[in-house]
Amino acid sequence: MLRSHTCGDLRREHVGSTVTLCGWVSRCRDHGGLAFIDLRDRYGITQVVFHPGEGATLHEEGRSLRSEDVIQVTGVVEARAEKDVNPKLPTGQIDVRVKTLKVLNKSKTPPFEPGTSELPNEELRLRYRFLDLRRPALQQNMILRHKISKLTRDYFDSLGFLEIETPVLGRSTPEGARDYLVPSRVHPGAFFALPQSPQLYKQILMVAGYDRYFQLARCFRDEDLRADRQPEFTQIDVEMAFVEREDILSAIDGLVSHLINGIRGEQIPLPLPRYAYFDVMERYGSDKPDFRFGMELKCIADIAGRCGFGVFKSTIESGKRVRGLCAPQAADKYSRKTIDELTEFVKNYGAQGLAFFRVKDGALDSPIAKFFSAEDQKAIIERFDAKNGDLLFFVASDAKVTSAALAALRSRLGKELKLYDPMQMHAAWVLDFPLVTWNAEENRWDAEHHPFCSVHPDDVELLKTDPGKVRAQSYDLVVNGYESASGSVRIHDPAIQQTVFDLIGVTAEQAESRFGFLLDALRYGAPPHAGIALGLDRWVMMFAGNDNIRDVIAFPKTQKASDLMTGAPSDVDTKQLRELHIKSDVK
RNA sequence: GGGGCCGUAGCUCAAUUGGUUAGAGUACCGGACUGUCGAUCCGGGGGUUGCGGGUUCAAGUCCCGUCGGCCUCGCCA
Repeated sequence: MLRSHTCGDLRREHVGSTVTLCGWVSRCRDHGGLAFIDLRDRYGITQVVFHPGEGATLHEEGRSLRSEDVIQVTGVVEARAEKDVNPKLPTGQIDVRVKTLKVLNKSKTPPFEPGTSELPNEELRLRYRFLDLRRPALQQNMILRHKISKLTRDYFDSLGFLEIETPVLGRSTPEGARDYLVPSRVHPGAFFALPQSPQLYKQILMVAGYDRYFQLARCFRDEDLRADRQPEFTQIDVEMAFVEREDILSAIDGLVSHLINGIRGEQIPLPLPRYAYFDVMERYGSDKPDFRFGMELKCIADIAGRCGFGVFKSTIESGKRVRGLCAPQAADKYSRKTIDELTEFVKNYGAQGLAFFRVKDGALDSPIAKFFSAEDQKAIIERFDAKNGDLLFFVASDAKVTSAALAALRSRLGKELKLYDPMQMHAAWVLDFPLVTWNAEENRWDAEHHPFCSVHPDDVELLKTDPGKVRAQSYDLVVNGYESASGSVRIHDPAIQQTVFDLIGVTAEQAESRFGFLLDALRYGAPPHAGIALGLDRWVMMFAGNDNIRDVIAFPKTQKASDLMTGAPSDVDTKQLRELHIKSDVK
């Protein structure tokens, strides 16, 4: 070992002992006589002191150190005088008087300094990821990620689950997200696909008798990125046999409790709250609302239909909806100009406009208030339980647009008005999603979750008569407005499976050619089974109180899915392409 | 594929309506300084304003294109 302690170890009790530390030079304070160096590693920061009394050569060497040099120092732990204690550092009661210094590696002048709080733009951070990862904030995220993985493995292990790895090189199944493809050298013209999730493998593991499976599985989806979405991410993948929905929900309740207790030391009440998809869409306009605050959506179709405001009236007459929300005590915080900005904002979600009313002296105050009778103004105020000083917003459009626009507005206002504690974790289930949704472009039904999701037992009859009303035995775990887990009870009967395929327009031949191996497996004694997958990256992000998934991934990709550090993806030799029987039409 | 924001010294930013030699802090280099912890003080070097066109007497500033980063709609079974 090149060191006796880390830079986070030393305390007053070590005073007098001789220690050896290694680390990176974080900051230098050179007084000509005394020179102070903040020495940093992932455990902390320790101040080391170069004293002129320890010899001119050593002193000069100490003074010549610069940011990010890697050094090894041996010295004596000394107590700081009371006035010199640094309360910001856990090691702030001591420093190390250096007796010998070894520069293990000199650093070039870094493009930015991990030791300062001022952050450069993200492009530079990604290009020099090794420097960015030296920052204590990112190191804490990596440590947090490790802890969550460890707690997860411990939890499932304690319940008798087996972690089983599934292939990364698999078969392309064209449904769902776009696949990342890997060409086969030995099968000219054929491709592997990287898994979007281990879905089919884990169901086959159930058939194979591994009735409690989990895996921290890397997944790949070639779709556009977002702040909370990377093309390559990690799922906590879970599947159980001989179970019902309830067993999955309670198993994951237990995991969530285990994680929150393990990371935050907090106990949460179980079971987690459960909501029906339909209710959540009606009350929040989103299937993944942030439940940490209220500000629920309300419908005013009755009032809108009889008011004098043409836009509202004609919307209701054409069978559409007028819904709104009440922003508490926001009337003075949002000027006409900022409301105009909000109007532009909701237009991104298809809304034509945004009607607003300030609540003032028990009535509505707005350019369009005159179109509403005093009774209707009062009725609106009562419906929202609005108080003087509140600000009401309304969107008139179909169910989809009013939901999307108001959900986005609710989310934005909740953040701007600080209606919740950003560090709070609130987890709740959303149940009974529709099995299928109508795809107007392709003129057919699409699976909402995936094609292997089983049908709610009460709704089997509706499959043939009114597919849009059929509920799936599926469930999402929603945390702080993020879809943090999603799963379902699976179909284990090949006949029902084919019924669902028929519904979503997959012929028996297509099903055989794409998923034949799964369908075949289901014919050889498939137990009833169900499962779920949690987005590990998002969980780490939420525990970190962060809203950027890149900060919890060691080597993330940019929005254009490239790696600025390595330069991936890159050109390859024509020789490689020839071996893979690939011709490119680029260039 | 669409919408928005951004790109000026190594870094973070400034630069009036288009107007003289593009500034500041920090980092870097040199000097002073024995208890600092965002050390302080003095001095110095450092710029193809992302790139390519265009308008103009004159472009960091206006226009077009392009590259890159971020946010977002679509997309993500």
